[in-house]
Amino acid sequence: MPEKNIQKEYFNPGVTVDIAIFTIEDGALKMLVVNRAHEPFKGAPALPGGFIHEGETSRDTALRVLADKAGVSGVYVEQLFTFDALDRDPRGQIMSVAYFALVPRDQIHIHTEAATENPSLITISALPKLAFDHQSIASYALKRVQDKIQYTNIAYSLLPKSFSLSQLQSVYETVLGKKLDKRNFRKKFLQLDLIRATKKKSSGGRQRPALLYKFMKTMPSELRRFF
Amino acid sequence: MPEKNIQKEYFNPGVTVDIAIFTIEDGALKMLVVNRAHEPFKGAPALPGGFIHEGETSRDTALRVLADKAGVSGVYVEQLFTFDALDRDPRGQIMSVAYFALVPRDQIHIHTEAATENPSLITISALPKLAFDHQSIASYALKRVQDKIQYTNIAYSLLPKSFSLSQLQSVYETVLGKKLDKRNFRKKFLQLDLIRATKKKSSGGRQRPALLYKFMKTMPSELRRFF
DNA sequence: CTACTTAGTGTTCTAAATACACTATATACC
DNA sequence: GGTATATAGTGTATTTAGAACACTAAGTAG
Repeated sequence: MPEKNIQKEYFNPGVTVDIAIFTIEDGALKMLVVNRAHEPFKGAPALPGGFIHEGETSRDTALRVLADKAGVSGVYVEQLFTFDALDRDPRGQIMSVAYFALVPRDQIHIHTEAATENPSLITISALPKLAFDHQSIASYALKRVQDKIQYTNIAYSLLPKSFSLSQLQSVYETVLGKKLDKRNFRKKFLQLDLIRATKKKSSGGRQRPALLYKFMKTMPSELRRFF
Repeated sequence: MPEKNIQKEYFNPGVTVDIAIFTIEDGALKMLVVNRAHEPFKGAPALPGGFIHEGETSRDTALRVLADKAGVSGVYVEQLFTFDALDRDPRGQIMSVAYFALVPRDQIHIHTEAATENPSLITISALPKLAFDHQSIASYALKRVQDKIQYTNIAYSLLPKSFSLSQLQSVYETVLGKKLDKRNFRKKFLQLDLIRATKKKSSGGRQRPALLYKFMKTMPSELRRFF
């Protein structure tokens, strides 16, 4: 049994990280997709990703990709699953530690240095076929987000610091892909004791201003299932 | 960008698989623990595991370890999480794709070839400190099992093909670590339409025989939360 | 035939989920 | 200034699910 340089004495698969970056824009749930600049699948749409570097955890890699491709940091990032079917990458045995991220639309800034890959936001329901097994990663990620928004407070990561109850409900409706009853939503959410009313009201609209609320904790916390 | 032999052109971390193997024995939830035959952590208790081989998925590795160390196949196995803290292995940057398995006690056969590692079943509540970050893996696995038994049918994987409702309830109580009400348990479980009564009754005890039931599906299936 | 052990069975109460429609308050426009 | 319009905000009744709770039934052992 080896003590050092384990990677020279054993077979080591390649390890990449791919990340499904979700945001909400124009009332639709969207995912950030890039066009591959190189073979394999050159030109095809794919999830942003990259190889793990020495001295980097997979989460570090995910954060690096998030900064490079979406120009964003400090957002919600969670490990999803490790995909390692033997035929998933034509270059050989390369596994992908998949992550997903939730980002408010106004925090996404597509840098010029990423321009060759032309990152763009695509509505979930209009996703094209993606390179590798990224199709599976994307649907697994969607399912995870839909599950977790129902028993955690992660909705905070798709909203500005203060928001109206209507905005909050809209996040749920967009992620879950279904309409919810306004009165029941408010009743249920308020009794969870997750958000607190501020003293401000929305302004600028041409309708009645809404009371603004804030999440008390903007860290992930688990609850009983609530939707 | 490379086309072939990606693992020679990039840094690749080492990749191992570790597996938390659960079973129920004497009314207690137990986990299979080995004593490490080699450095690092020689002699220390650890989860069974091993490096991924060429041409093997992480699941293949998990199944191989399960066969080698527990002498078992065809049981419930699920990927848990990928642990890759940079300091988790003193040999260098080596990640672990963690799995867990659920096995009926009578299917576990500790082979002589595994004898040097002296595999043994340890009650969850009496687990010693484990090598590497296996402590974290073990508690994460326990939490996952406790969660999933509440909204899936995985209990089938800890029971013989036919079983009494009392045995079934005992599995839930053992995994969750708490007593459940007999009448409420039966009412709730039967209306889930997951199990069907057979025409047989238990025998051999010195008490009233129990009707035996079978799971209709012995494949994982997800349900609404039910406990 | 009696003691013992586990199997099996219903009802009541409480809490949560669902269905459902109108009034309030701002801006925009005439 | 008054009216149209758009979104905010609010309560009750019904249904469904969860929780609490105690006795009778059917075997074996002695």
